[in-house]
Amino acid sequence: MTEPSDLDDLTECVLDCVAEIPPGRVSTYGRVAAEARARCGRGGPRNVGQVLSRHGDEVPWWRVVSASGATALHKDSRQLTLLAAEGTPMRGEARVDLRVALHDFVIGLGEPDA
DNA sequence: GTTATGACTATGG
DNA sequence: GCCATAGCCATAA
Repeated sequence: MTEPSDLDDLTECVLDCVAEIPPGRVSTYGRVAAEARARCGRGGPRNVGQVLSRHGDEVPWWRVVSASGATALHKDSRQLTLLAAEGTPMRGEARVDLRVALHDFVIGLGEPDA
């Protein structure tokens, strides 16, 4: 158990999914949302961002990008810098190459109970 | 209980 | 490839 239980199930699942993303790779909000939903049965693409904004300081939020491969947000320059520093394959200047950088989640095989 | 907001996605033009 | 609209889920007021 290493479950802090300080956060809600949804928050735990989202943070866990983002934390599983290896360096040099990225994932999309929809992908993380789908994984989190497969584990807790809750959550949506919007909730991922909401959780990250609340507890994004505990997880590599910069490894999460929009479905278009574009850095989603308010701190795009910061995220791009971090991604580039990790060696993430990028396309253009403000876009990540999802073809190569997109991390492959295994829906339903993450943590159904354990 | 309803309305408004949010680091989104999918589809259509 | 880009813009506009619709849909979705959870939280806060």
